Amino acid sequence: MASDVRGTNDNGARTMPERIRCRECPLRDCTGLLAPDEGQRAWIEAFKSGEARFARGEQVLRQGVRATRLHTVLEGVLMRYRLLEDGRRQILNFMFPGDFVGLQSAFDADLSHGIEAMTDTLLCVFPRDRFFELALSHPRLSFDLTWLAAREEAALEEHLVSLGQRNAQERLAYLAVYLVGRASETGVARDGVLRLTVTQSQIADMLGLSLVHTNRSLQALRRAGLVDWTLASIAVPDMAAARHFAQMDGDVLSPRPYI
Amino acid sequence: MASDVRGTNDNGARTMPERIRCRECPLRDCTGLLAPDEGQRAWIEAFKSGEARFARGEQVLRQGVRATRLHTVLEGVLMRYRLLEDGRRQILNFMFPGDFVGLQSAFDADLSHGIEAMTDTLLCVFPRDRFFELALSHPRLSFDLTWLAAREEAALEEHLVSLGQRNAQERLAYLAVYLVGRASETGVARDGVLRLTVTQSQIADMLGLSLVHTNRSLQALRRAGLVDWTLASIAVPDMAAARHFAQMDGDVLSPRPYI
DNA sequence: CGTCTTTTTGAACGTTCTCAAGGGATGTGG
DNA sequence: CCACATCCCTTGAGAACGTTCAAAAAGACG
Repeated sequence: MASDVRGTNDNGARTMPERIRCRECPLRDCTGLLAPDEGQRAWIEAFKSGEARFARGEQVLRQGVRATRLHTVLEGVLMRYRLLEDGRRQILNFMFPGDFVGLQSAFDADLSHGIEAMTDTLLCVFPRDRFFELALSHPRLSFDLTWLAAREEAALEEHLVSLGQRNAQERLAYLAVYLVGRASETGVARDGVLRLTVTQSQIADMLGLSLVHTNRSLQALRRAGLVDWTLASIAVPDMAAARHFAQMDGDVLSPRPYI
Repeated sequence: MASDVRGTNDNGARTMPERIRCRECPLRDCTGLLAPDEGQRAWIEAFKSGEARFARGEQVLRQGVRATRLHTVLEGVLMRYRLLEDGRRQILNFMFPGDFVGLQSAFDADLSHGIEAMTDTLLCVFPRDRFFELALSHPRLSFDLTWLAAREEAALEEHLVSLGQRNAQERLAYLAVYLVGRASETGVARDGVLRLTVTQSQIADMLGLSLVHTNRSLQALRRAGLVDWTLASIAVPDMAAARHFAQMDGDVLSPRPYI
């Protein structure tokens, strides 16, 4: 069931020998994304240092180390998480194609969170030490980065509302709607169905619930016909109903720029 | 007790007739902040449209409306919150001097959150419609804005960890440490004591707890000697102990730029 | 086919919530 | 100056939601 997204690669990050030209970027004609113009593209291409592939389950960046690379997601889905000393894990957010990974690592000494690939993933790689240069020489790209940061902020706020104010079932419905919505922007999901392998343990760690309670609440949502979430896919048959159940207000999405 | 921070102003936002020159900005020699250089200051001064004062409890920006102004906090403390349709409220974060308020409103159609003054407050006002111009013509300022956005993101992530993984007492200890820490950066707090009026109801709405449980947990922390939080002040006698209790890892603060 | 991962179920326990009521401080108007 | 209103904190008690421990069933993978 889950094998469709599970990779067969051996371990470790690999910078690919070949190099995708930005004009052939897989993101270029994604409806939810706003492609850079000709001139920007040239500069991005110069900034880019290559690509990297990761298999499902691999660590892209490890919490606590200093990152030397920044990334844009070209294909696949990743998650950012934070570990506490006693082993508790909080999943902070999920990253989809077009997302810029590592804005914080561009500034911070070392990473306060780790990043793990949830599917086989293709990333565009930029050298961290040229980020400053990019931002200062290309105001428009810097502006877009700020835009993306503001969006990420908005998403985190929404998660915060979930954990603070919503009960288990509402949180699950919220997360399902969020994930299917984000995936739809980039064509990864269709008709309210997202084929993505997420374990209930991961869901629990995102929503601050125990595994057992996550399981029971998921069953309740399934019986209610609101969300059908299995290991390999997330289905939200009636988006409006699910949104209403989770008390989600209008959250209209505008096309995201990317770098 | 609480009167020291309660304002006597009449209601509503007021753009002041007088205008603080940026070289006399109250933020300019704040140790936790990184003042802009000469050239930047001139541009910021041109960008600035005036100041505004708000009294404790006043709404600076209302959720759901389109904002026309951006702000930098010059004096005082504010909070950002999000209301659900059924009246539940989630406080998202607190803003201290130097913070840029309204990055999201620079992009979004209308505000997904409201902003309320927690003390009498002095804000620097910028016109929203010139933000684009600022960002594009001054890469360095735009870069600083991105930096601030990354920091805000990091703070929200930490809050998320709290709500997801920490129990009531840990959350309270975390929040106390966070607030005292943030206030110390800008000289608002000293010796682990912050004079700031926060009701237990506000604490509850920030931490996703009921008012009653917040009260009881606060008493437990007081008895344990970890945090002494009253209506008018927050005291953390032993920062290291409180941080350890709340499972907070090293979170070194670097000076923040501001605009 | 055997092993590993993930989901499912049962049952007891605990944290946190809700409802309800009382108490203290502060402010206002008669 | 007192009566009253308001706001915030405090306390009690029962109920609900969610957790933990334990074990078994189901599914995925080689």
